[in-house]
Amino acid sequence: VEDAIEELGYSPNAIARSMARGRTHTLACFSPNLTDFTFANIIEGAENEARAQGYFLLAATAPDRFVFEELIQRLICSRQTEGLLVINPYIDRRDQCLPERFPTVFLGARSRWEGAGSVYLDEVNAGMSATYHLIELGHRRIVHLTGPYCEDCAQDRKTGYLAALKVASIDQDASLICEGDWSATSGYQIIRQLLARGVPFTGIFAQNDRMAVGAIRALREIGRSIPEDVSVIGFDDMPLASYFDPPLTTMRQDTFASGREAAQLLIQIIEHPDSPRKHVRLPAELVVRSSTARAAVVL
Amino acid sequence: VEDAIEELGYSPNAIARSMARGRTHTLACFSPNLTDFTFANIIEGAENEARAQGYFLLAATAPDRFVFEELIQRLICSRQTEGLLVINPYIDRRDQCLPERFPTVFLGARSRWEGAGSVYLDEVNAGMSATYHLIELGHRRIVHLTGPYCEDCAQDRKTGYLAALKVASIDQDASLICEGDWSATSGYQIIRQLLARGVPFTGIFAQNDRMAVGAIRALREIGRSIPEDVSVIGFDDMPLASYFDPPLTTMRQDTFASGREAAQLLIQIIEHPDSPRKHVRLPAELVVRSSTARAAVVL
DNA sequence: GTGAAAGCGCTAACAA
DNA sequence: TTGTTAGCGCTTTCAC
Repeated sequence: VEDAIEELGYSPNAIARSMARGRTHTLACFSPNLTDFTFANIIEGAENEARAQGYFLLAATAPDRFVFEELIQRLICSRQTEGLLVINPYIDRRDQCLPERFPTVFLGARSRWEGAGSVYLDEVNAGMSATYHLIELGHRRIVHLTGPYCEDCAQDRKTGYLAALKVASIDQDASLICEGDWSATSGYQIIRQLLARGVPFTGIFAQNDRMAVGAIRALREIGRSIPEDVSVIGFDDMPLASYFDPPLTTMRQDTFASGREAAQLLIQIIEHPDSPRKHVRLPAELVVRSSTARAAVVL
Repeated sequence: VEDAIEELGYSPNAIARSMARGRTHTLACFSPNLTDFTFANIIEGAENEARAQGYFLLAATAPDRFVFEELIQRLICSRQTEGLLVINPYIDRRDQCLPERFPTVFLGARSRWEGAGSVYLDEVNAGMSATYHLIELGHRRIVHLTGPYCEDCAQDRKTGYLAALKVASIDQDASLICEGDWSATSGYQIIRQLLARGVPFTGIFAQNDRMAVGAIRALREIGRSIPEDVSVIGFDDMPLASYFDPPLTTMRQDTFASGREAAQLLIQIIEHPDSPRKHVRLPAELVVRSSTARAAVVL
């Protein structure tokens, strides 16, 4: 018999097996896109963990709620997939399309719903650490470049920023807090406007590295030196963050690890549906490079 | 009846349907990793096209041939998947693990096998264009930083580099051709060594942007200016290439489009098994920014 | 046209 | 232990 298997190159049909057992061993991950390093790294981490445990990962881009809903319909309701990983579940209120009682884990935001587990960064503390780093260097007028307010992490990092100011008894100034869209261009344009309006500042805390890089360009264009005139701290520690000029000080987050963690949690929920939905909070780490330095003047 | 469907929230079971019809409408994509922008963008393009045509895309990382083979076994031989996209099929001879007569499309290299279609960049011409750009600016001693020789594109770009030199009647110098591993670090170290050994050159053509960025760092460290002392051209036009200092001159490739194209081809093969295996060659485009300039001296 | 039945390739529960 | 069979939820064919 064994011989015949070899001879004929027989391999069991996975679909028939899935049908008979009612298990597909397939996970899905819905992400706003697959190219942002943060997302790609989460997905890679999740895929590695999934495969190590005998599952496959189906990655799909859900740029908006409409696509998200269609994906749910085609993948989840048709029972093609046993569990779902959702990156950034609260943008465009896509979480409301989720079916009840389906194994789900959120990434990038703490789940507000008891049915889903979640893996997320300790955003508030990260925001505080970044801001505090600047404060300790003597900066008091610190621009805060945020992501879109519809994203939880943007709100939370801002909360951390405000908390750090408060601890240091620095009055917050609404004109220093600006909403970007994560792109380098948005960082560039916002800082250009601030400069044009003559708003004084010596530090910038950008909620991601791309906006930080854009900010640096705007500063350079009018002859400001980094970090001599203005200190800039980013967020993520994206690849090549250390190869920009100057090398970027930033808050590092281990997105690969969060992907693994999330997949592990999801599989746990699938295999033991009654197990509690865990909420894993991961720390960010300050990486000091050369884009931040002691303030030359105190504004 | 329709009402009942609504009432009970019925949705047909995709697995049972797959079983009955013998079609899973699922494609797989095996990539060395999911985080390199080039790969991620291909996958995103493929996923978009696939979904537009009613298929799903299962992305998996195959860092080595062993994992690749396991993936084939679990995904292809078990008929869970109807078609396969392979990024960089010729590294570690993984192409030899491929089953015969299974719908397959290669990405990143022209297929040498009649059974598979392929979508690839016109590497030789791209290599020529990059080199020629430097030659036109008056450079004659041009360092060539290649990717690992086991990858087709590294070989082909080098062929283009040599061809351009030949056209310009510049003797090739083996000491100027160095094999890197795509990382910024490798670019940095190679240029550092060249500089330490006193090898003269005024131009660098790096086969990707990351190595170009590493090279620039090494040059800067010993006080060389870019592009005044040395011109550097990269490859890929990765995100933020224009935000490095100086903004990178590079060869742009549209990897998203190649992903779409490949998925389209693959679906064509699945739905019409007798259709010819096409081989689509895409052009690269020179993007001139500020890391290249006219040579000050001719060596 | 509409409705019943066979079968997709396995697994699991049963009987021998 | 080993061999047989019912059944997973659809699609398709065939008879009505």
